[in-house]
Amino acid sequence: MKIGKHHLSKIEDYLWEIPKSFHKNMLVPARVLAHEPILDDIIGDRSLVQLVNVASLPGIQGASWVMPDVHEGYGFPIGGVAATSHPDGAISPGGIGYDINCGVRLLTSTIMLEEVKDKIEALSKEMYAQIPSGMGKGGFLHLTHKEMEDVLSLGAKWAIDKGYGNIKDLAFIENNGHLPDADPSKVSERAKSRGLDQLGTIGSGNHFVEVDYVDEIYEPEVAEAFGLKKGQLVVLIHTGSRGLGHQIATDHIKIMMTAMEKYGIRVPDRELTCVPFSSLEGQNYYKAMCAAANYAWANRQVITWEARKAWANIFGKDHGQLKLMYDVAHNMAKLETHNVDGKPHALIVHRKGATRAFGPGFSELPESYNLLGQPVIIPGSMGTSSYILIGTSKSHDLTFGSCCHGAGRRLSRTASKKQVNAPQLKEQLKERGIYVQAGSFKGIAEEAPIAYKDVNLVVETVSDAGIAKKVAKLRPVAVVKG
DNA sequence: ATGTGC
Repeated sequence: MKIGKHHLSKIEDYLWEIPKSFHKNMLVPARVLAHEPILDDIIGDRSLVQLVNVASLPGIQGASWVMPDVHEGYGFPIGGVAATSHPDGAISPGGIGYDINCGVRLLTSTIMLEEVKDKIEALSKEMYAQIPSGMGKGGFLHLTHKEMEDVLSLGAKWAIDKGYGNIKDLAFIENNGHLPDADPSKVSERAKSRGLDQLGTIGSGNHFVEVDYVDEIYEPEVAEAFGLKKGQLVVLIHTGSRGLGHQIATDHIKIMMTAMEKYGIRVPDRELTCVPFSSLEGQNYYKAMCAAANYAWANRQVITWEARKAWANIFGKDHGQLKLMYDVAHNMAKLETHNVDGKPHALIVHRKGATRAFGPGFSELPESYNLLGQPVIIPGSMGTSSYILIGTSKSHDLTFGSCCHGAGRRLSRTASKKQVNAPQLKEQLKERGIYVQAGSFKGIAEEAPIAYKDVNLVVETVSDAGIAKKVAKLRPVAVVKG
């Protein structure tokens, strides 16, 4: 199957549809949120074919969606949202991603860039020294088996109980950094052992810890509630559940590949492997997925502690702790209720490279954000802008309360490596006042700005679609990568 | 994304 622009019918400037009639397997239409220039980036890879494949997922409701940062992934596109009927619709690991609960958190500081410009290079080195990074790398923690069980059950709270953070941090994490449905007994010994030494580490690929300054404010009242001021330094942390989550995905994908048949499920691509959520295999995966999510939140919490330590080492303790603004997951399935055909419907919302973007009035949000909406954090590529947005009520009507998660790749890792001279890029960024500390030039080449879509256009799309509003724009000054 | 592949 090949899908071109002519298969897409334009509904709005920012919304395109492939109707259900396009293919007999489709149970719902396929929808693309993107301003026209972005479509050219999207059509080059398999993401639209994958989007159409997802429309055949058993129990899928409403539409198969992709956000403007879409690109191809394992089975499902990255940047996709698929909501299936709870409890008998499908749960599919490919709709969540190998890096379960990959996500981003933002910390705000009390320091203005202008005050400390001459200390940024030292800060970047100190961050790199304090925060372990790189493929397969471990950190300073070496969990016992009992501690692993507790991390998987308790999430971010485990880290805070151990002294890696403040109890007040918890309110500013999606789900308070804890999914109670986690069951460590559904996580293989192999997955657990891969996770023992990796808590508090960022890994490689697009994962990073970055220092940014607030470059622009679009919504002053919201920015104030979020603790954002023009010129202020903030810290962005992007990572997930490391080898543990990857192993959980691998284990359960393998189980589902054989289990699928007994439930009479056929999918157009074996990578869409899935089982009914209510089945034994579905429940086992879901409980293991929740455990991986808890591990990822504990991971971002320990990294926060490391970042705070580096901060204090450079700026002194009188600058206080970096404050957690919010932590959002962008690789996860969540049990949520949304309207389908005008009626509330219990759903399993798969978000893969898509961020929850709830509007105002959700009791789970921190009290100070409750009347406003949920913060949405959109990291750009290395050396470009990142954005802080806020979710809206319209996201519930349109995309099951979801938004994009980043700029989105436009070149494969290999294509990017061919085009980019990494040492030169590192120097160019330094000349622009962006200090990159990376474990490998390969990582820099794969993550070069040219490998990504224009984040401004991506954000413009979701903002014009009305599923999130721009609050602030950030620009990087220091980047730590694997 | 990932001790880059069964």
